Amino acid sequence: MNSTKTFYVTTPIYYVNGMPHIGHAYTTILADVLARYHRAQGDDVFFLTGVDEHGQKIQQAAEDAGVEPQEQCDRMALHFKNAWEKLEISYDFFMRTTADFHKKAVQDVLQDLWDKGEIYEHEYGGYYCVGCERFYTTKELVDGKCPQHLKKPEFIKEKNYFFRMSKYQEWLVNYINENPGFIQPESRKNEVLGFLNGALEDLCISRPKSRLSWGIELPFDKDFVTYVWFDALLNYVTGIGYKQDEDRFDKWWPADYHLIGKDIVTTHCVYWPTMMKAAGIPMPKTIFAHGWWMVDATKMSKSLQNIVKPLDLVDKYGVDPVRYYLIRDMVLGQDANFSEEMFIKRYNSDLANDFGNLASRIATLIRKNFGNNIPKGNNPGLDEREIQTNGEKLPKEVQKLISEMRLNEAIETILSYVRSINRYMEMKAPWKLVKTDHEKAGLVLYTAAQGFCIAAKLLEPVMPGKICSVLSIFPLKSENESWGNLISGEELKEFQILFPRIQAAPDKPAPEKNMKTDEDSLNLISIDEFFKAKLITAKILEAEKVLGTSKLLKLQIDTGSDTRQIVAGIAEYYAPEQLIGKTIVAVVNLQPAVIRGIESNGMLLAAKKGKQLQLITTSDSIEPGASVG
RNA sequence: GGCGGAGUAGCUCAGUCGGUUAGAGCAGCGGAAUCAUAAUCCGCGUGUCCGGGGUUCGAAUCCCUGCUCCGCUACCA
Repeated sequence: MNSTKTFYVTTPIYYVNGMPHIGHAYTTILADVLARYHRAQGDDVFFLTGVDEHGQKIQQAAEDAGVEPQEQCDRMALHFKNAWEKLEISYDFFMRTTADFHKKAVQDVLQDLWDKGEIYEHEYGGYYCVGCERFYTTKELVDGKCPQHLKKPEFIKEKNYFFRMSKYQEWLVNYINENPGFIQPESRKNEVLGFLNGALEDLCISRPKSRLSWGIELPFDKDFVTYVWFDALLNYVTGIGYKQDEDRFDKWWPADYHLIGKDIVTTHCVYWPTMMKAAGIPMPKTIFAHGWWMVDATKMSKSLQNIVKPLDLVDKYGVDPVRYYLIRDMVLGQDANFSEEMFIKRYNSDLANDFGNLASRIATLIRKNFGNNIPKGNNPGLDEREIQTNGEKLPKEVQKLISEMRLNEAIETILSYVRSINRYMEMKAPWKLVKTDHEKAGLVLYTAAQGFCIAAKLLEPVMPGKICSVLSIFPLKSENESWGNLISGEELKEFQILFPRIQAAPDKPAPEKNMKTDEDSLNLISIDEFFKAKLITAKILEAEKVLGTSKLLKLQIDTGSDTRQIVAGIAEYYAPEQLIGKTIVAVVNLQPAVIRGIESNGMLLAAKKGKQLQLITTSDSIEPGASVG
């Protein structure tokens, strides 16, 4: 309420030569979570994201699609906007580098730099590969040929414009050293300093139109367009009014966070700061590079498209749990592993069991015993006070962790409070207490409900949709997370299960684990039941070991009607090469399973006793796809 | 090759300006309870803190060295 702070956060603007993927989504969700936290704290927030639309690849993509570049960009921009809508991204402005105001502002900056002598013209000769559409240094050439196309590049002379980046090298090194928080995490800072150990060269910031026309024209030479990075980086300032509305710009700048992926550290930590320095723009507070989501460490063969795509989980399980998982399971700065299995574990234990179920039990108890009216919270005892005190401390703790970019720990802290409420419930057992001391039971439920609301409120930036809907059933005085804002005597609206447990775990390998359970029970089955399993002969086409496992082989089998992949735990008994060509018996209508990140669509049959295992094969040759039974 | 980061319980990670029996969550095992989404709660960890040296009264934490993984960078002149 008092002095409103401003908070300006950016994502990179994404290059529109491809569809939105997990990398784009993650950075954007991260920015969104930060933006929402700061809004909830009462800060004045500006959240900028968008797309980068100029350059060679865009022009090429448009040509391939047979449309004008602008149309190609319009289409792609829409894909990104739609994706962000689906992911509940609350950006304040969606930047497009083809917007007139941006082009004009970029030209203004270029003109200034030109006038100040920060940009100069230079003609040089170089080896240019038409296939790659780029110059190579002599060192890069292999036998005088382009390493990509193995063709001899042409030596051409070309004029271009260069930004005097090199003259800021020393300044930049000092700046980075004097401002330890400027580049985070520290490992990236060191990386940049390492890069700056070598001589920094001037940056070519133009492209002749004869080669590339899709870009922002240089104001001082209409035969050239601006190099796409130079154009793109400036979005961080043009998007908030630079060279258009200085008041607006001054309000937001310098940015609190430029969030980036670790792949674009150099552009953001070298090009961009020197550009700003030359243009007289103050430095942003922090450039933060996060790691990557590794999807299935064991890379699958490209022919198969059965990889679980992270964004597919949104369709399957909803946005909020996916946002929760992404924020909870990545330690910022490090890489993280993505798998549906880990997602489901996280979802079930945190969201369904701890958080959702707590709401459910509170709601049911209030409904059954208090006619759906929030009971009174009078005369709190020691235990109640403890829940209250911890609940009152929680927002500060969370805020601190977030300011340190330890979002995973912030979430864990909130969840640990939720667990403490579950413990409190267990200790007080209001379902029993209600029979002997109705008022005390009411106090317990009030305390639990109020604590729950505080925790929920703090999770809202991560799961805006779900939290909004669960909080809306509680009668609350205010939007903040203060103790006592839950109103006694008012109605608790109808509760609906928030996060239904996900039952089917994607990977249920455990083929041998069942051995100790009652396998010898004499259950007889009907012949119909037997034929539920569709058994056929199949031919093994390919076999390879699953890396990092001792027992697993990945097989491609011909079932007569299709070629499919199965994972079999037989590596200790068969080498991959001795399997190829064998005709085996397989169950082909099993539910698919993901085992060690690899999808398995079926199961082969083998006989096993003790340490022996033999595949079930056919004695004579028979076509793949023959029925077995 | 150089620089940097990482290597802690089955899994994901805390902890490290040296100091009590090294922690959390998840998974697993045993039990209690039954308001709740077969959810919850309680109890259970003989971990070579990557290996080897060293400094120290004392090291996961500092130094040296080796190994593995990752990143950046440079490349067999």
